[in-house]
Amino acid sequence: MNMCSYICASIKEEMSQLITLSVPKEKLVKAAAIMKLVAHPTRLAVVDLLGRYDRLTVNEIADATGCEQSLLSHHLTNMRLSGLLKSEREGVNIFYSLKLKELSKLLACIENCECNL
Amino acid sequence: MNMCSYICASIKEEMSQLITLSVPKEKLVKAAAIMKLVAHPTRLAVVDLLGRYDRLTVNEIADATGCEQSLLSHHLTNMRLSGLLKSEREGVNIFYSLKLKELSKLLACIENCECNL
DNA sequence: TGATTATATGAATATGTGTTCATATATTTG
DNA sequence: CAAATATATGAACACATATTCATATAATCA
Repeated sequence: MNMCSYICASIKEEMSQLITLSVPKEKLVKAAAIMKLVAHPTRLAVVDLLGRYDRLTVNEIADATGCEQSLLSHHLTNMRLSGLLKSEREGVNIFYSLKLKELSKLLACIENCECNL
Repeated sequence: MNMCSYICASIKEEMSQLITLSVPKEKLVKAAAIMKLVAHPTRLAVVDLLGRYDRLTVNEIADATGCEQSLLSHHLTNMRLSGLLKSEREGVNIFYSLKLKELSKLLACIENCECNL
């Protein structure tokens, strides 16, 4: 390695150091995980509904989304276990609601972005 | 089915008709597809970088993200083929950039939501 | 032209996800 | 208590996705 290539490498290294993420990696991991959870038509629908109706029973969500009960239940269970939703029993019904209210903002945002696709 | 159950069913039906999606289903499908594409730490990083640096070579992105070249190339190719990115060769380098500028807004939005997690 | 650098591609594999189906549980009501 | 309703659960399967590795291509330069 001669002097020139040494200097060039050095410059290159400095240059590339300028290009950095604006967000720590762990945050990207977290964000990606949340997006992944929501990145499904039925689950987006759930977020949409619960963002507007505060709380709904499984049946109501099933009706509104047209999703079969068992499948919907799986979706809801996943979303609950990963902290997106919470549920409370009331008699024979179980009401679901958003644990992270911000999620509906996310939907609105995507809505927005998506217009310009 | 007696009169009462008929009336009840009817009321129930009317009630449940009030609960509807605010967005047509196809739109949810589209939105979910976009989110799915971005819902990965490396790909979020790519969106972040290209939102701020306008255009970058594969190597620059690889350095900044710490992602191995072949794997990154796969990610970039996917994102390009699905319309999120575009690429242009310039000599030995290939520059990638956001085709959907709105994507970086999406990232900001998630950032926001994510704070309150 | 041959070496080097930047990038892409394809096969193989591991792992994850969505869906279905059958069945279980909990609550209410007659 | 038996029946009906609302919801959950678990196994099985199909399918998609992420990753790795080896190799290909394309451009540049000596």
